[in-house]
Amino acid sequence: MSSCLSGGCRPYGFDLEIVKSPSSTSTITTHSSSPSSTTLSESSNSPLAISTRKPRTPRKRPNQTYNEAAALLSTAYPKIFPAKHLEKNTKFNTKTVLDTFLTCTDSPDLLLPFRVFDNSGFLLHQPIQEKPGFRIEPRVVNCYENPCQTPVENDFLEDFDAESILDEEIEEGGLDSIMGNLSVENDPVDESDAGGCSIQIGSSCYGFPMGLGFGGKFDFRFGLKRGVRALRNVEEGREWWRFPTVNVTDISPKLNKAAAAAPTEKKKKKVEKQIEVFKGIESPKENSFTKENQNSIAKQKENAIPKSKLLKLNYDQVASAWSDRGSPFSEEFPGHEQSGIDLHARLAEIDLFSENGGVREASVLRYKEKRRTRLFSKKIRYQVRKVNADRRPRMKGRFVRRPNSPMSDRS
DNA sequence: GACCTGTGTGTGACCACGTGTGCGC
DNA sequence: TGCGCACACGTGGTCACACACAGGT
Repeated sequence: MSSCLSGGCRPYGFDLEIVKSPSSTSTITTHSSSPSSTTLSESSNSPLAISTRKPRTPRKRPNQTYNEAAALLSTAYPKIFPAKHLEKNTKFNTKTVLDTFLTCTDSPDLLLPFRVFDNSGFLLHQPIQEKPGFRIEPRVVNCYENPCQTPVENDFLEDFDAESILDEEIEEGGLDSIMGNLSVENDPVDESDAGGCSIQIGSSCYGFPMGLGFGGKFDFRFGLKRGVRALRNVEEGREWWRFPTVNVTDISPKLNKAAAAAPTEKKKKKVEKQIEVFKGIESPKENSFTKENQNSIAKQKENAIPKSKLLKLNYDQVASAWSDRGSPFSEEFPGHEQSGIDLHARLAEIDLFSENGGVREASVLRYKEKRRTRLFSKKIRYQVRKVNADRRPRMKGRFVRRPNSPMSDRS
């Protein structure tokens, strides 16, 4: 008998299962690594059953992948990822990795070949080091904290989807097309002050604290280029990274306070519940951001969230500052009261060549529409295979041979 | 605070077989 | 260009396991 029994001569090994007696639950198998108990239940009633089933490969545990990666990293970069962490913490520890990364200031091994600015060291010596437990979490109050963010940008940040962006880039021919016309001239920031981690879109910016955790000495901009396609227009003779940036410390909320206010793990859930309450108050349907609404919302927020738990904000002041910009939480744009306006109709209304960023608005609309309609369900590449799989007989969720299959005669 | 126990959640593995793909002739 | 061959891939439902979390002691 050949070991090549079925399935295109796959390297099957013998898996002898000798069942002593039908009543006995003990099973002698040549593959002790198989933790599955289903082989026992699927065994025939014969006292001596020979299974040609391939032994189960050791299952990867949820953290096993991370552990393997960590082991690989410790091998490749022992200076950066010392093996002691692997020995002590078999479980993947984000904090440990982050700490290790943050404390490795003298290891340029992993730094990207981006331009290094002299004053970009602040990325490393920011309060993060004082508070290693700093966690990157979705921020609810970005709009209020960072006045340079438009509502759309905050929305964009809130659900950053790299895949969609890449799709957009493919479709539109450039990453900048997502956010419209990105003019360099409108934002004359001194390049020497470009302190690194900042993402700038249009006339505003992203204070992206995420970049703060990556060792600091590289310019972290996601390849975005203002007004010019990133990495594509090198032939223009312009150095693509030479676009003005804003020091992240100027545009980010005070990380000291944020880090100090960061909840402990045990209190995380409580804070998340409070955030839910916060979101519930800020319903997306509040398009008319009138002064009355602002005041009531501010009062509700004060009542809903203990002041000691979250950042203290002067909601009245912030709301009044936003009074002429429409609702920062609205999916719609000011002037559109209806929520179900057809995208194309709205796009048609936009003057693409207006000086107020018509292209940008259209791009944002396209992006939001795409984000709204994107599918998180499983993507079927081959429909015919799905049909076949649906037709295929199963036993406890596993495919089994068809009764009339030629292979079934051998067993 | 540490420990234990029960419950809920997320995810990899498993199976057969038709289809896709690459290669040689 | 067409054909045949061998192999890899993808498909869905279920199970088993690790882990997170809550509650009690």
